[in-house]
Amino acid sequence: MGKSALRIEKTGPTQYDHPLMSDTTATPTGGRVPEKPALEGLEAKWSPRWETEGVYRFDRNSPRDRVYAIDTPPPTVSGSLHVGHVFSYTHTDVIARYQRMCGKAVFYPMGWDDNGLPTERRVQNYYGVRCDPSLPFDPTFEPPDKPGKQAISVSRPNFIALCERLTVEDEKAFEALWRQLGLSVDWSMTYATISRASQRVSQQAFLNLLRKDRAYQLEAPTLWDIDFRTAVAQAELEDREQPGAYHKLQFSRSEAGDGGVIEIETTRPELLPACVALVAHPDDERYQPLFGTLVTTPLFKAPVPILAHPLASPDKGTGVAMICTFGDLTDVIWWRELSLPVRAIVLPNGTLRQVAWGGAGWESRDAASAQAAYDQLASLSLTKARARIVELLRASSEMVGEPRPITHAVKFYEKGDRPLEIITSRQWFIRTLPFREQLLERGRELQWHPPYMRARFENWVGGLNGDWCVSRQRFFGVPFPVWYRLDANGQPDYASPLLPDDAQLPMDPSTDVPAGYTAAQRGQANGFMGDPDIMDTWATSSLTPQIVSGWGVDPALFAQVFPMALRPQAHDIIRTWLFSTVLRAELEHDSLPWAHAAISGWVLDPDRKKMSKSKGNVVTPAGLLDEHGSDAVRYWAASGGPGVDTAFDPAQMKVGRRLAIKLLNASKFILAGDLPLEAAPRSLAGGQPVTSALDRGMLTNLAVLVADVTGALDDYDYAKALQRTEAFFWDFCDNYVELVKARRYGDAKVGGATVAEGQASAQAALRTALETLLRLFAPYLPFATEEVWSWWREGSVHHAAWPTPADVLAGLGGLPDSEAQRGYERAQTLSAEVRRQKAAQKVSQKTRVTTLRWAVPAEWITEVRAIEADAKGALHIDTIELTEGGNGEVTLTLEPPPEAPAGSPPDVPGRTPA
RNA sequence: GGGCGGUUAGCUCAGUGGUAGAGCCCCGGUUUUACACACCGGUUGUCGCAGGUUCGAACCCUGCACCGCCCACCA
Repeated sequence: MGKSALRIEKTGPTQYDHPLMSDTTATPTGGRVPEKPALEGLEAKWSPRWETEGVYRFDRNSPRDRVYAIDTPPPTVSGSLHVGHVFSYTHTDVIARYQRMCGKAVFYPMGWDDNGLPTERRVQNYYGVRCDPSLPFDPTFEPPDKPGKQAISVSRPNFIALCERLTVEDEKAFEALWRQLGLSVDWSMTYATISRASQRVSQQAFLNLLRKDRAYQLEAPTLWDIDFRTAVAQAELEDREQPGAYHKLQFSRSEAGDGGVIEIETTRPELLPACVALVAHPDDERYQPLFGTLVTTPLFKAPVPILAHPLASPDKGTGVAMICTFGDLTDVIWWRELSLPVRAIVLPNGTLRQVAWGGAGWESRDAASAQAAYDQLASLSLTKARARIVELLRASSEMVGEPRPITHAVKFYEKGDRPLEIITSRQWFIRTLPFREQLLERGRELQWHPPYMRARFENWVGGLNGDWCVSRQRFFGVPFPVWYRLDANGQPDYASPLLPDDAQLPMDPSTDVPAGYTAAQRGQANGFMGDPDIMDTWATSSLTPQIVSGWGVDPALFAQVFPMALRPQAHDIIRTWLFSTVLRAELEHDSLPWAHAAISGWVLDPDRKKMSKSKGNVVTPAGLLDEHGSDAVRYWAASGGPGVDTAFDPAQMKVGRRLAIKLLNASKFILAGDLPLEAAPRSLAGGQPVTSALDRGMLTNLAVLVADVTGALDDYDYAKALQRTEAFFWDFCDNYVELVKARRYGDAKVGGATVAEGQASAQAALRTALETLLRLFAPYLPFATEEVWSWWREGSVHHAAWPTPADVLAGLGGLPDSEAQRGYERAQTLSAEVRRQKAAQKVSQKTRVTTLRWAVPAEWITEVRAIEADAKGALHIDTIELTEGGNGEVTLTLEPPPEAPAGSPPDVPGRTPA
């Protein structure tokens, strides 16, 4: 990656003040390195400064090929963020920070999903209100301080005002938490999915689809939540295990007239009045003779045919199923493919409607008794109707035995509390089925991290069984920008809706008036009416790339950032958000919305279950950040690799905290001291040569690390990059720093050519390493690294250039030194052996070694000589006697302790395997 | 029923053909002038099972088991 090109484009004081390449003068360190560095307070110190100095501002002048645009997930503003959010948003932030340091103009907005049911529900509970669209707007309405026992009914405009009031408060709290976590978001670019800008994009995109016949409306059986009283989409279903019971019912073989019966089993006896046919498998020999004949339903005596269809399973129940309109999705398929009539009995509120038996569509061989039975069910809820009809069936002896309890999977709306019903209603759909192949192709173009997540997308696309139902019978959302003419009888003409001009958007058909009409004609015969529905929240969320890119209002921005670079999200919403976003970009722009998708795993609780919201609320993210520090929590989050479900683990946060503290302390050591600053290089590239083998070996290792870590991050493997950097850093502290200490202090016994030269080499290497490590850690530990950076550098580490191996090797003449690398390794081996022998002898590590005999292979000699002085200084060795030809055995002669009892052996042999 | 992951030390996890690793935990030691939120040393394994390929397999192939997730079915 060409860093030097970036400098040419530098536009402001905070950009690329890269000491590796610029002539920035190191700031004198005197007094700026704290006596006792601490993590406490770093978040409060740096978050506001980053904001004031615009460190994360997007550069609108950047050319497109230098832009890295992130399509951030807008969290649902329905109360509180949980640990899972902290986890996945940290992943994105690490990538954003890395890209920024690589010289990219990072486009990193933050959105809030305040559109939709969760907000409605929260507003209802928070203020104790309920929306009643029939009420007029009350400009003086104020909610009570505390919600009362009885919900207050308010108009739709009043309700929406409350939604907006509450979400503004929630969004403030969310932003504060994100700032504390250190997300490098450009906070001048926030958006909300209910904002006018989002509504405009959403309505514009819808109208475009409508004009291209990629959206349509249809009266059709639709998945319906009776509590929310709205249609829901296939993507929003989930299965839940529910108790149920098989009821065995007897249908009489009326045409045969032999008094015979056919038995079926059903878990939904209350739908018996809606039965329109029985069905069995075409190959089922038991029923083949009966196909096409009529049977009579229990209680209602309706004549219904027995039909054949391959979806019927001979081995389920009695092999015959009752088809009702509609009990489940299979009923819908049978109804459609067998061209059956509709007998709808369930109202949108989940009660049974009134029916006149004997009338058209409600044929009965005994209308009077059918009516008598049905009247006992009408207006009951489904649950009550089930209990009642069981009593009736029992009384008429048309149920065999007692209901047999079972547990079975039932479809629920994912946010719902009662099973979904299927109700026929007029809904808007976006065509998806015709585009399945194209979508699969886009899925193959998209770069998935980790790659195997693509399978979930393909699985979902392959399993689609209908177009996308996007209309919802709710209040708080984006309205369909459509009116309908009313005919002379006041009936709407759905076939040719009235559309607004694009310039009118966003609009609300319940208050805006179509061209050529007056407000007074609303709802009047020969007048007009607005479409009463709103769009599914995903119908707007699927356009986040267009919303943030200024589609339709800011062509320059759109060209600069769309298609975007990255969609980060969790794997559970591949079928919803990722899928729908790819679909909308395909339908609108014939392109992918982004080049990469980075899929995060879940946070699991210690039982390996998905961390639930209730648990997330017990462990509040803010509390976590306060307790462990943001860098520590980020460390834990970043250690969960792409796509990997990760245990919630405070122990890992403690490890991260130790790492951040260690970084502060190691930095203090490297930067402090009474060395004149002139002894240190002003910048790495122009710095003094690194001459000592130990230093050269360490820096060569560091250059290898930089290449390794950069490769991992380019591959979105932030977890591996962190792990490698961390391992290097601890080794650097425990081995290199310990070995180099004496020389750096200017101990005359361990000088190289001269004491000053050895000292300068150490100082140059230490600072090069520190500078490099700070940059490598900056995406993960933004607070600690920024703090240290500020002790000795100008500007923000978060705009420092990502290091390259060449940067690190500048003091080595730009070339790796493999002999020095081996020397460094010998020094570590020797160090470990001396420590081990001292520990085994239970003497202090400070105990002087008067003589150390080291038998080394011939080829080691040069390497070992080069680090001999450093080893002597660090390990308290007076004399090292090298003998050639051994396998690396080390023999120590220890100085006897002053108070040692007479006769204790001074000579301690030891061995080291070569 | 289909698909995708996973199975390595007590725990959390690295490790894609060449002598099984890290951190945490545990045990012992050290207050050494960056850090006791530290350091040093030590203990710890049928790499889920069974076959196969290979000079050599935690790793590649086949089958199986178990765990998790996604999808489908749910009369």
